[in-house]
Amino acid sequence: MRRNELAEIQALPLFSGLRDDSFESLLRGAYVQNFPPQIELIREGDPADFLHVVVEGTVELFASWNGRETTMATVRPIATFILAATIKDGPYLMSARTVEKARIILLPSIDVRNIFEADANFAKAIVLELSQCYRSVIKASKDMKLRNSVERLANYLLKKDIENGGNGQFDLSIEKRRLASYLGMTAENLSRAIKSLKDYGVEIEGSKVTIKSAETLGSLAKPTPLIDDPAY
Amino acid sequence: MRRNELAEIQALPLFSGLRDDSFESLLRGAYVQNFPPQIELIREGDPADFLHVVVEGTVELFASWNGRETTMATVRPIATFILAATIKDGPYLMSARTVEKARIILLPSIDVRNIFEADANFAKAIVLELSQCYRSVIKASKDMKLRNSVERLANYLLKKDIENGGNGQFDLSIEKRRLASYLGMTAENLSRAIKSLKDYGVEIEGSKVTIKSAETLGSLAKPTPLIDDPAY
DNA sequence: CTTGTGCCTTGATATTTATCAAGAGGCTAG
DNA sequence: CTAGCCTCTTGATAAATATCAAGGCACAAG
Repeated sequence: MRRNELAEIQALPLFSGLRDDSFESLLRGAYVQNFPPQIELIREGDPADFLHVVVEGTVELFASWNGRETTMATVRPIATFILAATIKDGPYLMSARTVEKARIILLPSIDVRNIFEADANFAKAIVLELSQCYRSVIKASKDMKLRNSVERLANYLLKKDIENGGNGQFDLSIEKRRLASYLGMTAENLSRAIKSLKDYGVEIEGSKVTIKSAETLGSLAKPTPLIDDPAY
Repeated sequence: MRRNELAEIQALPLFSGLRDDSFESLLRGAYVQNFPPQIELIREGDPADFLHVVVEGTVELFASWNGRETTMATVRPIATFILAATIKDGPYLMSARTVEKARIILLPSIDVRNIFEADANFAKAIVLELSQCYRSVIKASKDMKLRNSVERLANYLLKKDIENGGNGQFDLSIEKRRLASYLGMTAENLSRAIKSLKDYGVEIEGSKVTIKSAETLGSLAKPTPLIDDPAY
């Protein structure tokens, strides 16, 4: 593991409160791996042997049923997945694959659980992390049940715009078919949804997004922190 | 608070590991309230002042946006809601109302957070509870994104059948319009979905459900523990 | 008993979303 | 440079789902 990676991991809220000896013993069993694109890292249903930390590249979490597949989330550095399965010692509920080549740190689940038992600080940090994760999924669920596909896209774009400085210009940084799946629609439907947002001042050329007026788009999107603010 | 209620609460996995002094100080600020049906208990966006414990009756969690509303969950005794907001000291992401008259214990969030800080056992129990909640919502999200409305209904019925002993006979125990909302469809659509399940041996008269052959229904529903097993 | 009231169902129709098929454009290996 | 591959788009059509309107049924209040 590289030194700066070590520092970055330790800086994560999840790990920053750990006792020194806890962090050390967590790292003792850890190892780093580099993966090419399109590699399946974990498969839903498998036992959660490792807590994964993405330190470079992009990982997609997805789920399958009856021949269908849907993107659940995209994980970018520095972030972990999937904590809940590790803690519960349960099977993964989602599969994961690399999108771009990725560098990932693997922390044996058994170590994570042991330190969770032994270090109250870690337990507290996990509580906060899980609360955050839980609330994110609730928000995603509300998004899916309360909005149609154009509204979901509109709110997605507004959120990404804010993430990128809010100047109305940013890069999509995700393939459209993956975005479509994430937003719960087909690629064809996303194409048409994008076209229909032209009336609201949205221009998407390739991966370059331009929002002429966040206010105009907002009149359609009607964003609310109770669905769209990741920090809420 | 009644004595048997006290015992039931203490028996919850969330509270059973607490130190005696922690449990005592948690109860010190607690109070019980009885609510008539159709009372709004909490409103999404409000600060999470209390952790709620349902000891009697039924509570519906729901969310609203832009004049639309959707049922997120139904809470029955003995169970808590909403833990994550309490811990994070964040706003509620869902509203709650009584369906039948309900008896609810209110634990001030500040006390919950204080004890969470002071009692490592409580922190651990919260981690397990939140993991469970998180995974439940992930499963609900997969259900919603991967299945159409008839498939969701079919799997819902199979799950409820198992909950009720798996003999193919049980009571719906939820109004159909509420069930429709929970399953992410309109009441009209649910009516038609029920009719279409007749071909698979499902009879619903009023609230009485009969599944002639779980296997036949399963051939449509294709249940998987990775979506449909609450314990997974 | 009867008269609401609320829930559920049904039919007709509209809207949303998916599917299928084809073609445009860009990227890359050879 | 070019062939092949992949993604994205577009059009046509089908399927799924929602909306609107009306009526039936059960239950509760008077």
